[in-house]
Amino acid sequence: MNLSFDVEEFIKEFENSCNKVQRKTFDKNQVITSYIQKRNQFCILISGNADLVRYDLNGNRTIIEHFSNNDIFGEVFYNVTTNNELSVEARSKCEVLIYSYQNIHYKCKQNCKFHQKLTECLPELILDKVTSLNMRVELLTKRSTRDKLLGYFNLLSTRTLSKTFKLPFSLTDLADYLSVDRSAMMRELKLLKEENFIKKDGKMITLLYK
Amino acid sequence: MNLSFDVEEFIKEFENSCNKVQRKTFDKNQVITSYIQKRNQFCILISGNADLVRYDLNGNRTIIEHFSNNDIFGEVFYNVTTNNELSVEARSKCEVLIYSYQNIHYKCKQNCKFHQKLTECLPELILDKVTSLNMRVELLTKRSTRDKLLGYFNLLSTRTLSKTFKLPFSLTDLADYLSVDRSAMMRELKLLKEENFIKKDGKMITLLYK
DNA sequence: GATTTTCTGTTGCAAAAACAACAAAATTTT
DNA sequence: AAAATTTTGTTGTTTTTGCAACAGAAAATC
Repeated sequence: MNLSFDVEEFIKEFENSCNKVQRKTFDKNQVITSYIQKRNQFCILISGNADLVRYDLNGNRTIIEHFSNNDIFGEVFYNVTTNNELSVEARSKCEVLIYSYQNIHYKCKQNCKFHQKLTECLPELILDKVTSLNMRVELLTKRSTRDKLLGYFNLLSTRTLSKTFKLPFSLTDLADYLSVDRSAMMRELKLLKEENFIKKDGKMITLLYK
Repeated sequence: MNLSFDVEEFIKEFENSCNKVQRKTFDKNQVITSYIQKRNQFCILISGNADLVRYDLNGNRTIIEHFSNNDIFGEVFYNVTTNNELSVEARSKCEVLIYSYQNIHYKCKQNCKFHQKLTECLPELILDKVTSLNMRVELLTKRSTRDKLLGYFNLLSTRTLSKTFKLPFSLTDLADYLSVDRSAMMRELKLLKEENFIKKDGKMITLLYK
């Protein structure tokens, strides 16, 4: 995502002057935050990869969203009504900025540039999130596992401007992301290979159609 | 959705002074807009009901989103990459405000209150959209038709603060919204009734558990 | 660099969902 | 108020997906 601000510059700025923001580091597999809809937490992922996951009563894990550089997340985007716990888990070492959403609108004591800039960029950041969620809905509403796979591959192909691209997930995680059973997905992948829709070498996928 | 502005007041205002906004009325079943990612259209539904729908190559119709009063929509929220056409169809008579997203940020000649207020409310409006999209993803990632139905019923129950509520859809549309086959959904509804999870009378549903 | 853990690939079988088709009910149009 | 259209409810059959289980490959940990 091409943000119109330089996060590094921000960090230098706020560490000296801003009292409204926390900067935290998380190790791989640590839980960054759980959504409990009390704190109105709003976060920006500065580096690393993380997933918003849900475990349901049947033991299914679902990757609701996948976050990378400059993605935003937090319970402020959720009306938590479900019984299932939602939590954001670090997939690699992560650096995260954590705010309270309310505080974003109030200037901090020092009226730091960090806050000014953030207020300015916020609509754009949130708009990006809407776009990416719409894409997610588009994908999840596909009726078959095959259509979900091809839809996702198309997305990656469009993003990378190439017929060949690398999956940002393990296949296990991909199944949890597309919300399908892993073995069924593997079967479908095999068929897609056999029918010459795709070529697959590890996590490298090549689209062979159109 | 509880907006912090009064749309009626706005309309009076802008009709006299604002040259950046179009106000249009649509009859039932008319196409309000199609997403073609050229015009950066941004719309607010003032009255009526409308759906964002997709028709895929297999003839399946999917209701991607359902809009009612004060909901926002438009191609600006989409990176249209799919082959499938997306269009917003009026379910009843609709009044719609149509902008170009860029124009929202520039003050119009008269610097009308309308634009001022909109700029002010925009982050809140978009945030609402994120929340509702997250709910949608939550629903669509449920693995079974039963869980989707119960998840959706829970949502409506929470919204109306009541165990009894009216479906805002026909059952045909509900199936398209949950992205499942209608007859399979009907079968599941029947089972839910037989197993005393719900009571159903036309579009009125009552939850019998918890 | 050996060991443990996770991931990939596969399969038979069970369960769920989709497809297809139709009649009855309800709604809309004329 | 009659006719046409859409929606609801139902069911048999086919297809797809999920479940369970396991072996080999790869990756992570010690």
